[in-house]
Amino acid sequence: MGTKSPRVPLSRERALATAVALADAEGIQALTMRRLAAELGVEAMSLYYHLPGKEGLLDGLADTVLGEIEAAVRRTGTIGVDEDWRTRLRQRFLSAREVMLRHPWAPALLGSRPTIPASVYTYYDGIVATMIGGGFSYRLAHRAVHAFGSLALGFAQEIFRPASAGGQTDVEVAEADLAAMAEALPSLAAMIATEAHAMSDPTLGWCDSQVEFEFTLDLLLDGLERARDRGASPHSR
Amino acid sequence: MGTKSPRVPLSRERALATAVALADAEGIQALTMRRLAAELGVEAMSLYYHLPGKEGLLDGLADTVLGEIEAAVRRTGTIGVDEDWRTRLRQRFLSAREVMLRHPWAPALLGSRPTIPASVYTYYDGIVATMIGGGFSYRLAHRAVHAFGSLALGFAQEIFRPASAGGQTDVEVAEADLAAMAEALPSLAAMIATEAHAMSDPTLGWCDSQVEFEFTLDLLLDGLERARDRGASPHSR
DNA sequence: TATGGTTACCTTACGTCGTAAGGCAGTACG
DNA sequence: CGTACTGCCTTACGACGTAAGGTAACCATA
Repeated sequence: MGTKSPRVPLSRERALATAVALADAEGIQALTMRRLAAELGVEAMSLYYHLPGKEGLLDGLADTVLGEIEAAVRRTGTIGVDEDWRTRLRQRFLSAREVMLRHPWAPALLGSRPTIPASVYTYYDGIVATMIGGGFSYRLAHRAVHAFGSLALGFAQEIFRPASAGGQTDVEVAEADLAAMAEALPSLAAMIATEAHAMSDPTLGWCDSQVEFEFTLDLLLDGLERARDRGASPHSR
Repeated sequence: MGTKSPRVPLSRERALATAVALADAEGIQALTMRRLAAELGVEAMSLYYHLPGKEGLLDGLADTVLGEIEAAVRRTGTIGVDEDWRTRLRQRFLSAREVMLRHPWAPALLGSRPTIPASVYTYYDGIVATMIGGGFSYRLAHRAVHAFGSLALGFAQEIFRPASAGGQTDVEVAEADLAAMAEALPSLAAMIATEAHAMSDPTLGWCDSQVEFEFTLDLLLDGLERARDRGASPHSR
Protein backbone atom coordinates (compact mmCIF):
# COMPACT_ATOMS: atom_id res chain seq x y z
CA MET A 1 0.00 0.00 0.00
CA GLY A 2 1.09 3.60 -0.06
CA THR A 3 -1.49 5.52 -1.99
CA LYS A 4 0.82 8.38 -2.93
CA SER A 5 2.36 9.01 -6.32
CA PRO A 6 0.29 7.73 -9.25
CA ARG A 7 1.52 4.18 -9.72
CA VAL A 8 -1.02 3.80 -12.50
CA PRO A 9 -0.29 6.95 -14.48
CA LEU A 10 -3.82 8.10 -15.33
CA SER A 11 -5.23 7.73 -18.78
CA ARG A 12 -8.38 8.38 -20.73
CA GLU A 13 -9.50 4.80 -20.15
CA ARG A 14 -8.90 4.91 -16.42
CA ALA A 15 -10.68 8.26 -16.19
CA LEU A 16 -13.70 6.99 -18.12
CA ALA A 17 -13.93 3.79 -16.12
CA THR A 18 -13.81 5.72 -12.86
CA ALA A 19 -16.37 8.19 -14.20
CA VAL A 20 -18.78 5.34 -14.98
CA ALA A 21 -18.31 3.90 -11.51
CA LEU A 22 -18.85 7.29 -9.90
CA ALA A 23 -22.00 7.98 -11.90
CA ASP A 24 -23.32 4.52 -11.03
CA ALA A 25 -22.63 4.99 -7.35
CA GLU A 26 -23.71 8.59 -6.78
CA GLY A 27 -25.58 9.73 -9.85
CA ILE A 28 -24.56 11.77 -12.83
CA GLN A 29 -24.79 15.04 -10.92
CA ALA A 30 -21.96 13.88 -8.68
CA LEU A 31 -19.72 13.58 -11.71
CA THR A 32 -17.80 16.86 -11.66
CA MET A 33 -14.28 17.38 -12.88
CA ARG A 34 -12.99 18.03 -9.38
CA ARG A 35 -14.78 15.05 -7.89
CA LEU A 36 -13.64 12.70 -10.63
CA ALA A 37 -10.08 13.95 -10.21
CA ALA A 38 -10.26 13.38 -6.46
CA GLU A 39 -11.53 9.87 -7.11
CA LEU A 40 -8.42 9.31 -9.22
CA GLY A 41 -6.11 10.82 -6.61
CA VAL A 42 -5.32 13.77 -8.80
CA GLU A 43 -6.17 17.45 -9.26
CA ALA A 44 -8.94 18.60 -11.55
CA MET A 45 -6.81 20.24 -14.20
CA SER A 46 -4.81 17.08 -14.71
CA LEU A 47 -7.82 15.54 -16.40
CA TYR A 48 -7.45 17.99 -19.24
CA TYR A 49 -4.35 16.18 -20.43
CA HIS A 50 -6.43 13.12 -21.20
CA LEU A 51 -9.87 14.56 -21.91
CA PRO A 52 -10.83 17.65 -23.90
CA GLY A 53 -13.17 18.89 -21.18
CA LYS A 54 -16.44 18.06 -19.49
CA GLU A 55 -18.37 17.63 -22.72
CA GLY A 56 -15.63 15.40 -24.04
CA LEU A 57 -15.86 13.37 -20.86
CA LEU A 58 -19.60 12.92 -21.36
CA ASP A 59 -19.07 11.94 -24.99
CA GLY A 60 -16.56 9.39 -23.80
CA LEU A 61 -19.07 8.06 -21.28
CA ALA A 62 -21.63 7.65 -24.04
CA ASP A 63 -19.19 5.68 -26.15
CA THR A 64 -18.24 3.57 -23.16
CA VAL A 65 -21.86 2.62 -22.51
CA LEU A 66 -22.46 1.84 -26.18
CA GLY A 67 -19.35 -0.30 -26.09
CA GLU A 68 -20.75 -2.21 -23.13
CA ILE A 69 -23.94 -2.78 -25.06
CA GLU A 70 -22.16 -4.04 -28.15
CA ALA A 71 -20.14 -6.38 -25.97
CA ALA A 72 -23.29 -7.70 -24.31
CA VAL A 73 -24.95 -8.16 -27.69
CA ARG A 74 -21.96 -10.09 -29.01
CA ARG A 75 -21.86 -12.21 -25.87
CA THR A 76 -25.45 -13.43 -26.13
CA GLY A 77 -25.23 -13.45 -29.92
CA THR A 78 -22.42 -15.96 -30.10
CA ILE A 79 -24.55 -18.64 -28.47
CA GLY A 80 -26.82 -19.03 -31.42
CA VAL A 81 -25.52 -17.43 -34.58
CA ASP A 82 -27.83 -17.45 -37.58
CA GLU A 83 -30.88 -16.93 -35.47
CA ASP A 84 -33.79 -15.29 -37.22
CA TRP A 85 -34.19 -11.51 -37.21
CA ARG A 86 -36.70 -11.61 -34.42
CA THR A 87 -34.61 -13.30 -31.78
CA ARG A 88 -31.61 -11.28 -32.86
CA LEU A 89 -33.46 -8.03 -32.30
CA ARG A 90 -34.84 -9.31 -29.03
CA GLN A 91 -31.36 -10.22 -27.85
CA ARG A 92 -30.08 -6.82 -28.90
CA PHE A 93 -32.77 -4.86 -27.10
CA LEU A 94 -32.74 -6.98 -23.99
CA SER A 95 -28.97 -6.71 -23.77
CA ALA A 96 -29.19 -2.95 -24.17
CA ARG A 97 -31.80 -2.79 -21.46
CA GLU A 98 -29.63 -4.81 -19.12
CA VAL A 99 -26.75 -2.40 -19.57
CA MET A 100 -29.04 0.59 -19.15
CA LEU A 101 -30.36 -0.82 -15.88
CA ARG A 102 -26.77 -0.97 -14.67
CA HIS A 103 -26.30 2.68 -15.67
CA PRO A 104 -29.58 4.48 -15.03
CA TRP A 105 -28.03 7.80 -16.04
CA ALA A 106 -27.13 6.56 -19.51
CA PRO A 107 -30.40 7.12 -21.42
CA ALA A 108 -30.62 10.75 -20.37
CA LEU A 109 -26.95 11.19 -21.17
CA LEU A 110 -27.36 9.81 -24.68
CA GLY A 111 -30.38 12.00 -25.22
CA SER A 112 -28.51 15.09 -24.10
CA ARG A 113 -25.48 14.81 -26.42
CA PRO A 114 -25.70 17.75 -28.82
CA THR A 115 -24.37 15.57 -31.64
CA ILE A 116 -25.25 11.89 -31.87
CA PRO A 117 -22.21 9.75 -30.97
CA ALA A 118 -20.80 7.59 -33.76
CA SER A 119 -21.28 4.50 -31.61
CA VAL A 120 -25.01 5.09 -31.66
CA TYR A 121 -24.98 4.97 -35.43
CA THR A 122 -23.05 1.73 -35.25
CA TYR A 123 -25.67 0.30 -32.95
CA TYR A 124 -28.48 1.26 -35.32
CA ASP A 125 -26.53 -0.12 -38.25
CA GLY A 126 -26.71 -3.50 -36.57
CA ILE A 127 -30.46 -3.19 -36.21
CA VAL A 128 -30.96 -2.29 -39.85
CA ALA A 129 -28.64 -5.07 -41.00
CA THR A 130 -30.65 -7.60 -39.01
CA MET A 131 -33.92 -6.39 -40.48
CA ILE A 132 -32.67 -6.38 -44.06
CA GLY A 133 -31.40 -9.89 -43.48
CA GLY A 134 -34.89 -10.75 -42.23
CA GLY A 135 -36.50 -9.76 -45.50
CA PHE A 136 -37.53 -6.23 -44.63
CA SER A 137 -37.39 -3.43 -47.16
CA TYR A 138 -35.22 -0.41 -46.43
CA ARG A 139 -38.34 1.65 -46.07
CA LEU A 140 -39.83 -0.62 -43.45
CA ALA A 141 -36.50 -0.91 -41.66
CA HIS A 142 -36.38 2.86 -41.49
CA ARG A 143 -39.84 2.99 -40.02
CA ALA A 144 -38.93 0.26 -37.58
CA VAL A 145 -35.95 2.25 -36.33
CA HIS A 146 -38.29 5.11 -35.54
CA ALA A 147 -40.88 2.79 -34.04
CA PHE A 148 -38.41 1.18 -31.67
CA GLY A 149 -37.63 4.60 -30.30
CA SER A 150 -36.86 4.39 -26.63
CA LEU A 151 -36.87 0.59 -26.64
CA ALA A 152 -33.54 0.59 -28.39
CA LEU A 153 -31.49 2.81 -26.12
CA GLY A 154 -33.84 4.12 -23.48
CA PHE A 155 -34.14 7.63 -24.83
CA ALA A 156 -36.31 8.96 -27.59
CA GLN A 157 -36.40 12.71 -27.76
CA GLU A 158 -34.93 12.72 -31.23
CA ILE A 159 -38.23 11.46 -32.54
CA PHE A 160 -39.68 14.79 -31.55
CA ARG A 161 -36.74 16.76 -32.89
CA PRO A 162 -37.07 17.50 -36.61
CA ALA A 163 -33.53 16.34 -37.40
CA SER A 164 -31.80 18.64 -34.92
CA ALA A 165 -34.16 21.52 -35.53
CA GLY A 166 -32.78 23.04 -38.66
CA GLY A 167 -31.98 20.44 -41.29
CA GLN A 168 -28.49 20.06 -39.91
CA THR A 169 -26.65 17.13 -38.41
CA ASP A 170 -28.64 14.12 -39.54
CA VAL A 171 -29.28 15.32 -43.02
CA GLU A 172 -25.81 16.77 -43.40
CA VAL A 173 -24.19 13.66 -42.08
CA ALA A 174 -26.27 11.73 -44.55
CA GLU A 175 -25.72 13.77 -47.66
CA ALA A 176 -22.27 15.19 -47.11
CA ASP A 177 -20.22 12.12 -46.31
CA LEU A 178 -22.63 9.35 -47.13
CA ALA A 179 -19.83 7.72 -49.06
CA ALA A 180 -17.54 7.95 -46.05
CA MET A 181 -20.01 6.19 -43.77
CA ALA A 182 -20.76 3.53 -46.34
CA GLU A 183 -17.86 1.37 -45.19
CA ALA A 184 -18.30 1.80 -41.45
CA LEU A 185 -22.10 1.69 -41.51
CA PRO A 186 -23.04 -0.16 -44.69
CA SER A 187 -26.64 -0.99 -43.83
CA LEU A 188 -27.46 2.43 -42.47
CA ALA A 189 -25.86 4.13 -45.45
CA ALA A 190 -27.72 1.93 -47.87
CA MET A 191 -30.98 2.61 -46.08
CA ILE A 192 -30.48 6.36 -46.16
CA ALA A 193 -29.45 6.28 -49.80
CA THR A 194 -32.51 4.26 -50.75
CA GLU A 195 -34.87 6.39 -48.71
CA ALA A 196 -33.42 9.65 -49.99
CA HIS A 197 -33.72 8.41 -53.54
CA ALA A 198 -37.32 7.29 -53.13
CA MET A 199 -38.29 10.61 -51.58
CA SER A 200 -41.07 12.21 -53.59
CA ASP A 201 -40.50 15.68 -52.22
CA PRO A 202 -36.76 16.19 -51.71
CA THR A 203 -37.21 19.58 -50.05
CA LEU A 204 -38.33 17.87 -46.87
CA GLY A 205 -35.15 15.89 -46.45
CA TRP A 206 -35.13 12.13 -46.58
CA CYS A 207 -37.10 11.65 -43.37
CA ASP A 208 -40.45 13.17 -42.48
CA SER A 209 -40.67 12.61 -38.75
CA GLN A 210 -44.38 13.38 -38.65
CA VAL A 211 -45.09 10.50 -41.01
CA GLU A 212 -42.86 8.20 -38.97
CA PHE A 213 -44.59 9.25 -35.79
CA GLU A 214 -48.00 8.42 -37.16
CA PHE A 215 -46.78 5.11 -38.54
CA THR A 216 -45.54 4.12 -35.10
CA LEU A 217 -48.75 5.31 -33.53
CA ASP A 218 -50.89 3.20 -35.85
CA LEU A 219 -48.59 0.25 -35.39
CA LEU A 220 -49.15 0.38 -31.64
CA LEU A 221 -52.85 1.09 -31.82
CA ASP A 222 -53.34 -1.81 -34.23
CA GLY A 223 -51.41 -4.13 -31.98
CA LEU A 224 -53.30 -3.06 -28.89
CA GLU A 225 -56.64 -3.40 -30.60
CA ARG A 226 -55.74 -6.91 -31.67
CA ALA A 227 -54.63 -7.75 -28.16
CA ARG A 228 -57.92 -6.44 -26.81
CA ASP A 229 -59.96 -8.52 -29.26
CA ARG A 230 -57.97 -11.63 -28.46
CA GLY A 231 -57.75 -11.40 -24.71
CA ALA A 232 -54.18 -11.04 -23.54
CA SER A 233 -50.65 -11.25 -24.86
CA PRO A 234 -49.31 -10.64 -28.37
CA HIS A 235 -47.59 -13.44 -30.32
CA SER A 236 -50.08 -13.54 -33.15
CA ARG A 237 -48.69 -16.59 -34.87
CA MET B 1 -42.13 53.68 -23.28
CA GLY B 2 -40.75 54.14 -19.86
CA THR B 3 -39.36 50.72 -19.02
CA LYS B 4 -38.61 51.54 -15.41
CA SER B 5 -40.61 50.56 -12.35
CA PRO B 6 -42.50 47.26 -12.64
CA ARG B 7 -45.85 48.34 -14.05
CA VAL B 8 -46.77 44.67 -14.20
CA PRO B 9 -45.77 43.59 -10.71
CA LEU B 10 -44.15 40.21 -11.44
CA SER B 11 -45.84 36.99 -10.52
CA ARG B 12 -45.36 33.29 -10.76
CA GLU B 13 -47.38 33.19 -13.98
CA ARG B 14 -45.44 36.01 -15.60
CA ALA B 15 -42.17 34.39 -14.57
CA LEU B 16 -43.18 31.01 -15.97
CA ALA B 17 -44.43 32.47 -19.24
CA THR B 18 -41.20 34.39 -19.70
CA ALA B 19 -39.20 31.30 -18.82
CA VAL B 20 -41.00 29.30 -21.51
CA ALA B 21 -40.35 32.01 -24.07
CA LEU B 22 -36.69 32.22 -23.07
CA ALA B 23 -36.20 28.46 -23.28
CA ASP B 24 -37.92 28.40 -26.67
CA ALA B 25 -35.76 31.18 -28.01
CA GLU B 26 -32.35 30.29 -26.63
CA GLY B 27 -32.54 26.79 -25.25
CA ILE B 28 -32.98 25.46 -21.76
CA GLN B 29 -29.33 26.10 -20.87
CA ALA B 30 -29.95 29.82 -21.26
CA LEU B 31 -32.59 29.65 -18.56
CA THR B 32 -30.71 30.76 -15.46
CA MET B 33 -32.15 32.62 -12.53
CA ARG B 34 -30.14 35.74 -13.32
CA ARG B 35 -31.00 35.66 -16.99
CA LEU B 36 -34.70 35.09 -16.39
CA ALA B 37 -34.71 37.93 -13.87
CA ALA B 38 -33.01 40.23 -16.38
CA GLU B 39 -35.62 39.26 -18.96
CA LEU B 40 -38.26 40.38 -16.47
CA GLY B 41 -36.44 43.63 -15.64
CA VAL B 42 -35.68 42.47 -12.13
CA GLU B 43 -32.84 41.11 -10.00
CA ALA B 44 -32.29 37.40 -9.55
CA MET B 45 -33.25 37.18 -5.91
CA SER B 46 -36.61 38.76 -6.57
CA LEU B 47 -37.70 35.58 -8.27
CA TYR B 48 -37.52 33.79 -4.95
CA TYR B 49 -40.59 35.63 -3.78
CA HIS B 50 -42.66 33.92 -6.44
CA LEU B 51 -40.79 30.66 -7.02
CA PRO B 52 -39.21 28.30 -4.48
CA GLY B 53 -35.96 28.07 -6.46
CA LYS B 54 -34.55 26.74 -9.68
CA GLU B 55 -36.01 23.27 -9.26
CA GLY B 56 -39.36 24.81 -8.46
CA LEU B 57 -39.08 26.88 -11.61
CA LEU B 58 -38.45 23.74 -13.67
CA ASP B 59 -41.38 21.98 -12.02
CA GLY B 60 -43.51 24.96 -12.92
CA LEU B 61 -42.30 24.78 -16.50
CA ALA B 62 -43.27 21.13 -16.67
CA ASP B 63 -46.75 21.89 -15.40
CA THR B 64 -47.05 24.76 -17.87
CA VAL B 65 -46.20 22.51 -20.80
CA LEU B 66 -48.61 19.84 -19.62
CA GLY B 67 -51.25 22.54 -19.32
CA GLU B 68 -50.62 23.53 -22.93
CA ILE B 69 -51.04 19.93 -23.97
CA GLU B 70 -54.29 19.51 -22.10
CA ALA B 71 -55.57 22.70 -23.66
CA ALA B 72 -54.60 21.48 -27.13
CA VAL B 73 -56.27 18.14 -26.47
CA ARG B 74 -59.46 19.83 -25.34
CA ARG B 75 -59.40 22.14 -28.35
CA THR B 76 -59.26 19.34 -30.94
CA GLY B 77 -61.44 17.14 -28.77
CA THR B 78 -64.40 19.50 -28.75
CA ILE B 79 -64.85 19.16 -32.50
CA GLY B 80 -66.00 15.59 -32.33
CA VAL B 81 -66.97 14.45 -28.89
CA ASP B 82 -67.87 10.80 -28.50
CA GLU B 83 -65.27 9.70 -30.99
CA ASP B 84 -63.99 6.17 -30.56
CA TRP B 85 -60.97 5.44 -28.40
CA ARG B 86 -58.66 5.27 -31.37
CA THR B 87 -59.22 8.74 -32.75
CA ARG B 88 -59.27 10.13 -29.25
CA LEU B 89 -55.85 8.69 -28.50
CA ARG B 90 -54.57 9.83 -31.87
CA GLN B 91 -55.80 13.36 -31.19
CA ARG B 92 -54.20 13.29 -27.78
CA PHE B 93 -50.79 12.14 -28.98
CA LEU B 94 -50.73 14.36 -32.01
CA SER B 95 -51.67 17.36 -29.89
CA ALA B 96 -48.93 16.50 -27.43
CA ARG B 97 -46.43 16.18 -30.24
CA GLU B 98 -47.44 19.56 -31.62
CA VAL B 99 -46.80 21.19 -28.26
CA MET B 100 -43.50 19.37 -27.86
CA LEU B 101 -42.35 20.57 -31.25
CA ARG B 102 -42.98 24.12 -30.07
CA HIS B 103 -40.91 23.42 -26.95
CA PRO B 104 -38.07 21.09 -27.94
CA TRP B 105 -36.61 21.25 -24.43
CA ALA B 106 -39.78 19.89 -22.83
CA PRO B 107 -39.31 16.11 -23.23
CA ALA B 108 -35.87 16.19 -21.63
CA LEU B 109 -37.20 18.43 -18.90
CA LEU B 110 -40.05 16.08 -18.08
CA GLY B 111 -37.66 13.16 -18.06
CA SER B 112 -35.31 14.92 -15.69
CA ARG B 113 -37.79 15.82 -12.97
CA PRO B 114 -36.81 13.81 -9.88
CA THR B 115 -40.46 13.33 -8.99
CA ILE B 116 -43.10 12.94 -11.66
CA PRO B 117 -45.27 16.08 -11.84
CA ALA B 118 -48.92 15.67 -10.92
CA SER B 119 -49.95 17.02 -14.31
CA VAL B 120 -48.27 14.04 -15.96
CA TYR B 121 -50.45 11.71 -13.93
CA THR B 122 -53.48 13.68 -15.02
CA TYR B 123 -52.43 13.28 -18.63
CA TYR B 124 -52.06 9.53 -18.25
CA ASP B 125 -55.37 9.34 -16.44
CA GLY B 126 -56.97 10.66 -19.61
CA ILE B 127 -55.28 7.95 -21.65
CA VAL B 128 -56.42 5.18 -19.35
CA ALA B 129 -59.95 6.56 -19.21
CA THR B 130 -60.15 6.55 -22.99
CA MET B 131 -58.92 2.99 -23.22
CA ILE B 132 -61.28 1.69 -20.56
CA GLY B 133 -64.09 3.45 -22.40
CA GLY B 134 -62.90 1.64 -25.53
CA GLY B 135 -63.39 -1.76 -23.98
CA PHE B 136 -59.87 -2.42 -22.78
CA SER B 137 -59.13 -4.21 -19.56
CA TYR B 138 -57.15 -2.45 -16.87
CA ARG B 139 -54.33 -4.87 -17.46
CA LEU B 140 -54.14 -4.08 -21.14
CA ALA B 141 -54.49 -0.36 -20.50
CA HIS B 142 -51.56 -0.62 -18.14
CA ARG B 143 -49.48 -2.36 -20.76
CA ALA B 144 -50.55 0.20 -23.33
CA VAL B 145 -49.34 3.04 -21.15
CA HIS B 146 -45.92 1.42 -21.06
CA ALA B 147 -46.01 0.65 -24.77
CA PHE B 148 -46.77 4.21 -25.75
CA GLY B 149 -43.67 5.28 -23.93
CA SER B 150 -42.09 8.22 -25.65
CA LEU B 151 -45.01 8.63 -28.03
CA ALA B 152 -47.08 10.09 -25.24
CA LEU B 153 -44.82 12.84 -23.96
CA GLY B 154 -41.58 12.53 -25.88
CA PHE B 155 -39.55 11.06 -23.07
CA ALA B 156 -39.28 7.52 -21.91
CA GLN B 157 -36.50 6.89 -19.48
CA GLU B 158 -38.88 5.86 -16.79
CA ILE B 159 -39.49 2.64 -18.64
CA PHE B 160 -35.92 1.76 -17.90
CA ARG B 161 -36.12 2.94 -14.32
CA PRO B 162 -37.49 0.28 -11.99
CA ALA B 163 -39.94 2.67 -10.35
CA SER B 164 -37.37 5.28 -9.34
CA ALA B 165 -34.71 2.74 -8.51
CA GLY B 166 -35.76 1.67 -5.07
CA GLY B 167 -39.45 0.95 -4.79
CA GLN B 168 -40.17 4.55 -3.93
CA THR B 169 -42.24 7.23 -5.64
CA ASP B 170 -44.49 5.27 -7.97
CA VAL B 171 -45.23 2.47 -5.58
CA GLU B 172 -45.48 4.75 -2.58
CA VAL B 173 -47.71 7.15 -4.42
CA ALA B 174 -49.83 4.18 -5.34
CA GLU B 175 -50.12 2.47 -2.02
CA ALA B 176 -49.88 5.33 0.44
CA ASP B 177 -52.47 7.77 -0.85
CA LEU B 178 -54.25 5.66 -3.44
CA ALA B 179 -57.49 6.77 -1.88
CA ALA B 180 -56.47 10.40 -2.13
CA MET B 181 -55.73 10.15 -5.85
CA ALA B 182 -58.93 8.25 -6.54
CA GLU B 183 -60.92 11.44 -6.95
CA ALA B 184 -58.40 13.42 -8.99
CA LEU B 185 -57.25 10.47 -11.09
CA PRO B 186 -60.10 7.96 -11.02
CA SER B 187 -59.05 5.82 -13.98
CA LEU B 188 -55.40 5.66 -13.02
CA ALA B 189 -56.28 4.83 -9.43
CA ALA B 190 -58.66 2.11 -10.52
CA MET B 191 -56.05 0.67 -12.83
CA ILE B 192 -53.40 0.59 -10.16
CA ALA B 193 -55.78 -0.91 -7.63
CA THR B 194 -56.83 -3.62 -10.07
CA GLU B 195 -53.28 -4.40 -11.12
CA ALA B 196 -51.97 -4.44 -7.58
CA HIS B 197 -54.75 -6.79 -6.57
CA ALA B 198 -54.16 -9.15 -9.48
CA MET B 199 -50.45 -9.30 -8.76
CA SER B 200 -49.35 -12.88 -8.18
CA ASP B 201 -46.12 -11.97 -6.43
CA PRO B 202 -46.73 -8.85 -4.34
CA THR B 203 -43.07 -8.51 -3.37
CA LEU B 204 -42.25 -7.18 -6.83
CA GLY B 205 -44.62 -4.27 -6.57
CA TRP B 206 -47.60 -3.92 -8.84
CA CYS B 207 -45.57 -3.35 -11.98
CA ASP B 208 -42.80 -5.55 -13.35
CA SER B 209 -41.11 -3.29 -15.87
CA GLN B 210 -39.23 -6.16 -17.47
CA VAL B 211 -42.49 -7.87 -18.37
CA GLU B 212 -43.90 -4.61 -19.72
CA PHE B 213 -40.77 -4.05 -21.75
CA GLU B 214 -41.01 -7.45 -23.40
CA PHE B 215 -44.71 -6.99 -24.05
CA THR B 216 -44.02 -3.75 -25.90
CA LEU B 217 -41.17 -5.37 -27.77
CA ASP B 218 -43.34 -8.22 -28.99
CA LEU B 219 -46.13 -5.84 -29.85
CA LEU B 220 -43.79 -3.92 -32.13
CA LEU B 221 -42.11 -6.96 -33.61
CA ASP B 222 -45.49 -8.52 -34.37
CA GLY B 223 -46.69 -5.35 -36.03
CA LEU B 224 -43.54 -4.97 -38.08
CA GLU B 225 -43.62 -8.58 -39.18
CA ARG B 226 -47.20 -8.17 -40.31
CA ALA B 227 -46.30 -5.01 -42.17
CA ARG B 228 -43.47 -6.83 -43.89
CA ASP B 229 -45.71 -9.70 -44.97
CA ARG B 230 -48.31 -7.32 -46.28
CA GLY B 231 -46.15 -4.81 -48.05
CA ALA B 232 -46.50 -1.38 -46.56
CA SER B 233 -48.58 0.51 -44.03
CA PRO B 234 -50.44 -0.74 -40.97
CA HIS B 235 -54.22 -0.35 -40.68
CA SER B 236 -55.03 -4.03 -40.55
CA ARG B 237 -58.77 -3.69 -40.79
C1' DT C 1 -52.19 61.70 11.13
C1' DA C 2 -48.84 58.70 13.22
C1' DT C 3 -47.19 53.79 13.64
C1' DG C 4 -45.97 49.22 13.19
C1' DG C 5 -46.12 45.17 10.28
C1' DT C 6 -46.15 43.02 5.83
C1' DT C 7 -44.88 42.75 1.07
C1' DA C 8 -41.90 43.06 -2.83
C1' DC C 9 -37.78 44.12 -4.43
C1' DC C 10 -32.57 44.84 -3.92
C1' DT C 11 -27.44 44.24 -2.39
C1' DT C 12 -23.90 41.53 -0.88
C1' DA C 13 -21.62 37.38 -0.33
C1' DC C 14 -20.56 32.23 -0.22
C1' DG C 15 -19.50 27.87 -2.18
C1' DT C 16 -19.36 25.18 -6.46
C1' DC C 17 -18.88 24.64 -11.14
C1' DG C 18 -15.87 24.41 -15.78
C1' DT C 19 -11.63 25.86 -17.34
C1' DA C 20 -7.79 29.47 -19.02
C1' DA C 21 -2.97 30.53 -17.85
C1' DG C 22 1.08 29.42 -16.34
C1' DG C 23 4.56 26.88 -13.02
C1' DC C 24 7.52 22.94 -12.18
C1' DA C 25 9.39 18.64 -11.66
C1' DG C 26 10.79 14.52 -14.00
C1' DT C 27 12.23 11.92 -18.40
C1' DA C 28 14.19 11.44 -23.17
C1' DC C 29 17.00 12.61 -26.55
C1' DG C 30 20.33 15.75 -29.19
C1' DC D 1 24.96 18.52 -20.61
C1' DG D 2 21.43 21.10 -21.96
C1' DT D 3 16.73 21.31 -23.64
C1' DA D 4 12.38 20.22 -25.03
C1' DC D 5 8.46 17.66 -23.85
C1' DT D 6 5.18 15.32 -20.82
C1' DG D 7 2.26 15.04 -16.92
C1' DC D 8 0.73 16.97 -13.05
C1' DC D 9 0.00 21.10 -10.10
C1' DT D 10 -1.47 26.04 -8.38
C1' DT D 11 -3.94 30.02 -9.00
C1' DA D 12 -7.58 32.60 -10.68
C1' DC D 13 -11.86 34.08 -13.33
C1' DG D 14 -16.56 34.30 -14.45
C1' DA D 15 -21.13 32.11 -14.03
C1' DC D 16 -24.10 29.50 -11.45
C1' DG D 17 -27.84 28.76 -7.37
C1' DT D 18 -29.06 30.84 -3.24
C1' DA D 19 -28.58 32.28 2.07
C1' DA D 20 -28.76 36.53 4.75
C1' DG D 21 -30.12 40.76 5.46
C1' DG D 22 -31.34 45.64 3.90
C1' DT D 23 -34.93 49.08 2.26
C1' DA D 24 -38.77 51.36 0.51
C1' DA D 25 -43.69 51.27 -0.39
C1' DC D 26 -48.11 50.14 1.26
C1' DC D 27 -51.88 49.49 4.57
C1' DA D 28 -54.56 48.66 8.64
C1' DT D 29 -55.21 50.41 13.04
C1' DA D 30 -54.95 53.79 16.91
